[in-house]
Amino acid sequence: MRIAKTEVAANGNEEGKRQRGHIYERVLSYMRRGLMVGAFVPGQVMSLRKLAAGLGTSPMPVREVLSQLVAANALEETKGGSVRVPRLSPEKLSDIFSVRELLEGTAAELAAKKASPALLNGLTSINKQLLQAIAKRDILNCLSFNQKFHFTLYQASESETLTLLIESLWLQFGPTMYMSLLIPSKPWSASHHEDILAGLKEGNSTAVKRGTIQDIRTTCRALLSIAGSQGTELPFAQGMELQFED
Amino acid sequence: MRIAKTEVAANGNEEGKRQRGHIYERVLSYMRRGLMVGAFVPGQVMSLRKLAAGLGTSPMPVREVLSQLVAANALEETKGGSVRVPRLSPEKLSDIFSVRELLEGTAAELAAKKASPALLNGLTSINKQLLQAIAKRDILNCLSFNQKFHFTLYQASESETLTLLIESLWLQFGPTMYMSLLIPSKPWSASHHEDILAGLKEGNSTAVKRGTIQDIRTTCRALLSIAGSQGTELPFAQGMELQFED
DNA sequence: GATCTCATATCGTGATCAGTAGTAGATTTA
DNA sequence: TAAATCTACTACTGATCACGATATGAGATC
Repeated sequence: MRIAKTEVAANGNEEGKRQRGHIYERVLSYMRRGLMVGAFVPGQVMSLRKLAAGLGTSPMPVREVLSQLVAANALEETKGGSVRVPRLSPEKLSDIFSVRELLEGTAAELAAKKASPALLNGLTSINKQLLQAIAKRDILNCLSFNQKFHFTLYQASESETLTLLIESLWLQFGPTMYMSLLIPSKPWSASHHEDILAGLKEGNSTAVKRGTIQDIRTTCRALLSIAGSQGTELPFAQGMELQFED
Repeated sequence: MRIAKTEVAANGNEEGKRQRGHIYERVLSYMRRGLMVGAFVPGQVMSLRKLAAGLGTSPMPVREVLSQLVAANALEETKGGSVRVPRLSPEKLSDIFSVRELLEGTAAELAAKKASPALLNGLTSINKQLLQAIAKRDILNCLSFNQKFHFTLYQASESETLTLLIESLWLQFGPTMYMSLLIPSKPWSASHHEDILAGLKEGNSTAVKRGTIQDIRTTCRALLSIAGSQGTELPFAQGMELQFED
């Protein structure tokens, strides 16, 4: 059995450990990245064999990866047994984001209590890159740096359990998050990140927690306003296609 | 891909849905139950093929199940690629139980706010059965009813996300929990369950939360005292054997 | 023209097979 | 006698195969 490192925070650095399950690792990394980056859109049905063909391997490693992503609620199964990216209902979205506030608020607070100058510098740097990405309307880098900002903070909490659970949540709303950034009427900002940085600088862990929760709440509202306006589904369900579809 | 319902709370009722992945379901159910019920002890290495042979199937379905359990941190891989039940260090145990307090405390509080008479009756009944099991020193039923008590409460929170995350935590400390009950010097009580029931009756959600956290904390102390006394490992590591080992 | 039915293509599941790496035990040597 | 090395076994990984179920499309019928 190979390690199924939940490296949501990794932006593509799946280097190293190319010993045993390298095909498995490659497929998992590809799928994770695809989910976080919008290659797979909510509602899209994926075929085991086509995915395998597109990745140039046999269906076997793909089977295991998909199976795990289903178990992690990052994908769901259709009646026939194929998998598809879930379309999150507003209720489910609210539920997930409520738990996000709980977990990430706590992780941020813990991190603030253990904060080091290095952490503050790192986060400041990441946030600068994030702001540049926003200015350029570079969706992929927005997502990537935002993710990096949050998880760098959370990892400073030194609670592996907390971080892993948070990662599993991000995997669930990742595709929906991407879709929301496609809506031009909803400009994206990282305003609460400034609050977090300020709180860290002052050593005010409560402020860091509050800033984190506000950031999550803002994101949640953005996603809900989109989901709500279209009924229970998100738009663009049929817009993009998987690169190796048919 | 088949549903990998994280039914920790299920005590064996894997009936229904016998359509497609019935072998897979059976293996998953067996493994889950085995982890929760002490059939697999921390540190024990398990062979894919022997498990398959013991279950009377090919290694294929077992492979997927083990792969998922590794991904869920319920099992860990050895250098050779086999899987083994993790030996939780005191630090890891503390980490898990801290998150337990956070998640289960919140779930209990939410549940208390939505409490119905039916819930109170159900929990009272379950607790009665639990007390009987304790009186009889019936470890399996102790675990089973305790689990049922907690998850019945948490499910009343109506937060699916919260409940699923809690289940994933229980799966991690399940085997260690079982080992702790084998220590005769540590008698088990469900005293805090009374506090929870009292809080529910009064509609005092804060008391319910507090009782839940106390219950978790008590369990954590019991586990830690055992883990600590033996260094970083738990006793009984080689005591019990898997029924189909060799 | 719409709907129902049937045939075919496709998909997932589980079994088997070839390939490779790791481990343990035995043998040989210092 | 002890340590190092070599060999043989056993483990997982990934590919291919066979089977049963499903969905889709065309064709016939109402």
